[in-house]
Amino acid sequence: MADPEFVAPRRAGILDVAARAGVSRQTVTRAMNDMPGINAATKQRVLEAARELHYRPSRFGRGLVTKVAPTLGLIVVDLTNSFWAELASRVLDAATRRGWTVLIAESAHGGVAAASSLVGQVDAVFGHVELDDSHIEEVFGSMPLVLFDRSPESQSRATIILDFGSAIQAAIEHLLVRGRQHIAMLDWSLSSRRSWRAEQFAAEMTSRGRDPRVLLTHTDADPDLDAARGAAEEALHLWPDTDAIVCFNDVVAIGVIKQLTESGVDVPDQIAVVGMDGLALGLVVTPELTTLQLDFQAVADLAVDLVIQIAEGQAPVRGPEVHRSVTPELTVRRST
Amino acid sequence: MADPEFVAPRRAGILDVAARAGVSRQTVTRAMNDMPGINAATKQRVLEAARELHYRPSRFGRGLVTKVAPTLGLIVVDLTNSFWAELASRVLDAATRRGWTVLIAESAHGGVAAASSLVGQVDAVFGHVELDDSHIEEVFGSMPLVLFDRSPESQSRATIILDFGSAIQAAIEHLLVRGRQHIAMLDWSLSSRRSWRAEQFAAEMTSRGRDPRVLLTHTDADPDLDAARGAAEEALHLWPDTDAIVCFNDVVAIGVIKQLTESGVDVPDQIAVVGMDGLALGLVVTPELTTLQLDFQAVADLAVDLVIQIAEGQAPVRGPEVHRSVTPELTVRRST
DNA sequence: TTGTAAGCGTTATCAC
DNA sequence: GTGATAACGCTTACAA
Repeated sequence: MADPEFVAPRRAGILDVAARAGVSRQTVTRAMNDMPGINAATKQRVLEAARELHYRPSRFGRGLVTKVAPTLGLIVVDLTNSFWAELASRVLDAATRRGWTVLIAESAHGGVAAASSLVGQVDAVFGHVELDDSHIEEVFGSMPLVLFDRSPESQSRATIILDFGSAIQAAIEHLLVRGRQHIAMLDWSLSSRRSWRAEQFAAEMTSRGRDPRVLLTHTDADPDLDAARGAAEEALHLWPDTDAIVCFNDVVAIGVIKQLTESGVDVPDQIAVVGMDGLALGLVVTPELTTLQLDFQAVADLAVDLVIQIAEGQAPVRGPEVHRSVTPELTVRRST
Repeated sequence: MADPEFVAPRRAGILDVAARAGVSRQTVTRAMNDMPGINAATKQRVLEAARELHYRPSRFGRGLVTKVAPTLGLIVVDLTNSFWAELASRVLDAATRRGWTVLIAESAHGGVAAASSLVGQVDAVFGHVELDDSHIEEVFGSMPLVLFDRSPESQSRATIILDFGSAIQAAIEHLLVRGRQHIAMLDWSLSSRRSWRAEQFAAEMTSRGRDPRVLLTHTDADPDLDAARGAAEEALHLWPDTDAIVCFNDVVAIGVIKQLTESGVDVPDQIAVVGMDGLALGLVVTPELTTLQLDFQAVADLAVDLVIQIAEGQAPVRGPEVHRSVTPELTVRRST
């Protein structure tokens, strides 16, 4: 048990290196940081001692005394989903340009634990948080926080709002003008409630005196291709005269196009398909996807600016001043 | 100039809060961290003082005295590219499961600067580094580092090698068996040299006594759909009798399929198409893509395990012991 | 060229 | 319930 080989597994510190090299710790610093004013031979000796001891400077000790880039925590659901990947890419870019670094957590894998592990590692947080307001306060406390795409009801904390309302109106108008008679929406939700997007769709349809057909699929994960194909089948069974389908997002839309095409239904001749989000994915499929294009760059810039302002105390943590709205626009391509 | 309002913009520290609340700094700690043994009224007073001063504990000071999760730096080229997004997702997952957090940098946006900014913020690095060996030493110094997908020549630092050799052989075999006569490869490279993948293709074709047709496109960014379409056109112009195309990766393959389909060439009847990497994207297109499937999960697990071992001094920083090879496998779908 | 001293902001220990 | 003191590991003065 008292094996002399098993001494303190504590990581070597600057003092250990100094002792081993027979110099002061200041000399070690000079050697490690390529600073001037050190004898080449001494430097070599120190570097060797450091290597032998597996010494690496502690980033905390160092961060305490030098100015280092602040860190933004970004919470996405799943990088495998193009939506989150595109958002993350833009946020990374926006943050980097402002001299911030980015720590990413995926809630799909880590869940709430992933989100809370960010706290204490970062200086501010932006992203998608599934918790309700009281839990948010509990987890994030005084952490500067900007929420992404929360329903406009909970407007306490700073939020980036995706306002699809006008784009949805434009899409419906576009479909009706081109003679589509029976428009259905394939909705998706992690809760059992309709999404905000579907609410907007239904409201607009109703206000035009049309039947607001909404098929809600409720799963515990983001929609994938196969699930979307099933939903498409179900919708056509429910409403066989459907000649246009508006989808919760682009991934669903692509699944729908695939299902229809393979069933021998022509898109767009027999059924038009509209997606939402404007992922690059929409250009991959045939026919290319008509979609409600979200400006990811704008979202990222807005969010990063906002969260930095809050972190620097130049903007309040909550209140209407810290709510930003982004408005997607209808982009017409071949699927309608 | 001497505006009295512009006092030290220095962030408030725990001592400032303590002074303002009229308590010791230890009491502030107790209040901030929800620790027991503090009067409820005192706690409120402290919390209020903290809020007024915009006080937030320094993560460095805290990291110095508490055990916090170590951080892995991940360098990807571009999260907008599904390849890197899928890899990042797996690495995030693998690292999180091992109690590490992940800091991501995109070299497409930040360049080398992005990579070097990681140093000093993290405890180890994994990812794609474009630099040559000597520059790597310069930038990363003693940082534990695992490189991703470097050509097997530079085997100094720890590396995850993607060995497409056998899968490429299998793909060629598969195409020939099905009667394809003239197989061409669309290669891609950021340097002016053929990729390692193309080398393998050419070698295998030559060893079978076939003409090794390789069209190299050289750009300064990852291939995108449009560029791939152009390359496809060029290849058919060069070798009109081509009846099978092997692509540098799935993105190129998808661009090729799109180009062929819109030109009225049937895939796979007239021309078969094979991709590499095995992205989820391959299931989106019609026909679904035959590809050389890389196991991203395995790559991530291998890489994270390896880099952690190195960081903990249980594996050497360089040498053949720290080279891991991953072998993709041919997945046949409808495009061949 | 090298060493000494001070301080960065926090939490843990132990006394009150 | 509260406060003093001692670390934590490092860098930046400044002195030798």
